[in-house]
Amino acid sequence: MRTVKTGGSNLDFALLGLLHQAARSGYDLRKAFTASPLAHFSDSPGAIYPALLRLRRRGWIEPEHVTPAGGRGRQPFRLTARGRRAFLAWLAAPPTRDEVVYDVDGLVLRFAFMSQALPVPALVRFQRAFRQEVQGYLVELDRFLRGAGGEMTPSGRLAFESGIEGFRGYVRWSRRAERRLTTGEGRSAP
Amino acid sequence: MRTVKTGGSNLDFALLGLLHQAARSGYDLRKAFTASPLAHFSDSPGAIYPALLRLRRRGWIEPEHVTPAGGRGRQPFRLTARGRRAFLAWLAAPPTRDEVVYDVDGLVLRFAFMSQALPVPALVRFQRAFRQEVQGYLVELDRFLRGAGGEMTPSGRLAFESGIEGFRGYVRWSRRAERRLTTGEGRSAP
DNA sequence: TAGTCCATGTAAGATGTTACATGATTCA
DNA sequence: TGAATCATGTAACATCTTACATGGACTA
Repeated sequence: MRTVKTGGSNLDFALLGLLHQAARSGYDLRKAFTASPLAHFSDSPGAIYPALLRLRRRGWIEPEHVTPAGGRGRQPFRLTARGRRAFLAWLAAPPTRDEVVYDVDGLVLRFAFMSQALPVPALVRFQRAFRQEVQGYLVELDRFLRGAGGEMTPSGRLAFESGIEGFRGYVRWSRRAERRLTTGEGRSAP
Repeated sequence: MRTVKTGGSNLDFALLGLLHQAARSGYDLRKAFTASPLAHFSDSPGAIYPALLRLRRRGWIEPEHVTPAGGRGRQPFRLTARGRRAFLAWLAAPPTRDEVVYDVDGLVLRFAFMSQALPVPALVRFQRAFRQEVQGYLVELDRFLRGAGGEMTPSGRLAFESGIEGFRGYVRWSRRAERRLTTGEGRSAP
């Protein structure tokens, strides 16, 4: 797993992001994951409960109520002050080239949670920096294609082009996102 | 890691794919990875050498020459007959919904290696099945958007749209791929 | 009270990351 | 011969997967 060192996996921050909205139990979180594209970042109990344990040990989340003695029932968690800080620090981190190359999904996840905690200008800044990095990487990819493109098999070349197209798509998306953020604000897709 | 049970990780098959072209040493493989988008599937010695060991233990690859006694030098590997069979089985596996959802990159990797081992009609079949699954998943995603789209924050919605756009991009790519495979055959991008 | 679902967890295994170790080769 | 770099690996650690375990609550 390409963990772009932020002090936690994408799953960790996805959980943090949901808990930032409202206190929830592990079961609730799991359901929220399963029923949404967040499932992409894992939705098995064997991943979520250990992740919650990690977050507790780090002091980023805590049980909402005093633990009911030898209780085994539903146990909602909420962010601690430190957890909130960690979440905000993650949100505010500028996108890097490494993240673009190895973990775009993580970047999109980050952006997904921004509206709940950061003002619009911060989101716009994110999109501009993101686009910058993606475009820089596209230059690399184009250079590679000009260099080694001749030796590729037909399907190899097509696969490579799929990657390029994907990143071009991110550039278009980013432009559209910035436009929507700065104008209509909450408008839906064209 | 979402390993869509095929009996090996994407890294394993990426290595197998390169060795299918020609015998190479771990060092060569690593260089090939580092210098290409295959790096996406990892390029650290700590991943590649253990992976080669696994492939050896499975009887999928073997040293090209008799091991030079207590040798520590360059050691090229080549596919065994079983390794070739495993590689072909992987290549020929039809794309599943699960792979589309959790491991598109693996599917593109698979397609990338197809030209070296399968005839064009097989590639066309792959693209059709792939498109079918992607379109099916797009229906799910659209349904989700209509259902939960109202409660999303602006950036949450944008992030979700990014996912949808990505898959639409795969559909377009797949159409173009099929066209190029069935007509011009080796033509470059428009 | 028996069965079913809710809810939390654990155990074993696979794979990847970072960082370091080590032996051979080459070249100044 | 000393330094760089080639080439292979290992150790410690983190995270995820699958599969199973467990206990409480609700309902027939």
